[in-house]
Amino acid sequence: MAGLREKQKADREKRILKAAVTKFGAQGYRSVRIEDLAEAAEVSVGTVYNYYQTKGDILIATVAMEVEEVLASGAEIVADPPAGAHDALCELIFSYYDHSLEYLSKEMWRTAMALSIEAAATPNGIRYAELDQRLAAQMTDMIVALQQRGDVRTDVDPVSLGHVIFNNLNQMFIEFVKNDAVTLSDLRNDVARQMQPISDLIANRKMS
Amino acid sequence: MAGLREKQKADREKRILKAAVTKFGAQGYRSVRIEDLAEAAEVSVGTVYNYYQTKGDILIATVAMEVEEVLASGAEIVADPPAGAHDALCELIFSYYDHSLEYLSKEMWRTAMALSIEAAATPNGIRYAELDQRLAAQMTDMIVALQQRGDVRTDVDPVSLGHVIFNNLNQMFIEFVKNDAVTLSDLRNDVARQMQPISDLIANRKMS
DNA sequence: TAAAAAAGTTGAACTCATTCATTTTTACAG
DNA sequence: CTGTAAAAATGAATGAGTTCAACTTTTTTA
Repeated sequence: MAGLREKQKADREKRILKAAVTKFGAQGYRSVRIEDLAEAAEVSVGTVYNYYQTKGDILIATVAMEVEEVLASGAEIVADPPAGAHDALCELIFSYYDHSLEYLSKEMWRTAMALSIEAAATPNGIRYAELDQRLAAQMTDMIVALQQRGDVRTDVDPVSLGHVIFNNLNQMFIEFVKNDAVTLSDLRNDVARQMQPISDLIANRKMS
Repeated sequence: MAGLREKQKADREKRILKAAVTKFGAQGYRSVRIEDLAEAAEVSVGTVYNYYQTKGDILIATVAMEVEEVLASGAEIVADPPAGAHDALCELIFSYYDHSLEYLSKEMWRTAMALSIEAAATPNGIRYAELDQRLAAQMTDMIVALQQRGDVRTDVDPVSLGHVIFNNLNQMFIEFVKNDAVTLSDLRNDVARQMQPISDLIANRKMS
């Protein structure tokens, strides 16, 4: 199984990805040249392209790691959400937002999102889309959980609503990364305000 | 006012834009080189850059023309919407979608959207964002119109709701252009289904 | 263990978007 | 009409991502 060749391959790929995380974080995505990554990873330019199809590919790989973490932390919130539809939904949304800048700068997010649209049919574009699907599914899970607990009316379709809410939070996140002046706090406030009417509409009335 | 120089400038810009619409539509955005546009417009490469800052700039200019048309046709629908919240909202959304591929291919939309995220701070990124803002405002206008007519409950904030609905239709449009296999008809069906819970929640109850 | 095959690495060459010093064209003053 | 300043056009040069034919290393075969 693990012959010398396999070991070297795994090692080289790891070195390239590590170099990418380090250099992208330090200098920004655009100003890092493939040659720089190759040098830091002690391989040639051609070898970088042997492991990743494009420069964007390398970025998507780092984004995917981040989103996996976000999904894991979101699952914990779905398992035991705060009381009330609005607070529960916002808690989940905010957990996404708060994690978002841990490893990735806004510039990196912008590039990754642009790639996910422009190169949607490539392996990495597909990978990115799958991550989005899983985030939307997690929002649906949250709504189902709230319905079961009696916080949300049972006559709304959780799948449609989950997608609508995810699409909204995603679009709001795009606006956030598009503008360097907007803070995480601004984003939280905007989304909380925007979610209010939805929350009110889907909340179970306390009493007649 | 209209000296020779002004006339020539306007003429050259028009020629470049016309070459872009033609060539981008025929060959796709990526495979058209600036040199091709320059040749078709009978100017030099440097002159193209004298009129547009980047290749993406040229694309955004064509997108802006399209969106202006979409806004105009949307305004007619807001002025006299079909009966019922769901039908009225869907009619407006569908008018956007139906116009979308008139001048622009999916590939061109993908590139334009990617640019609007990646180069959000550039003049064209800002221009694109403004167009989005106007579309969202039009959705808010529609909700206000429906409230005034009694089709929609008056206790929901039309601005927040308008943005949520716009964000959703925009994200659904992104998914549409990302995948060449999805048809306009698929998109309409998906969005109609997705809007149903929202429509139900905001509709004025006919009677107690 | 030695030769042949397979897999992987390499970096110079290629393509394009973009820039900028030079040249050309237009406007305007005398 | 002529000279000069301003504006614009030009296209060769630059730089970065990407490709690919030749070269090495590893594995397999006998």
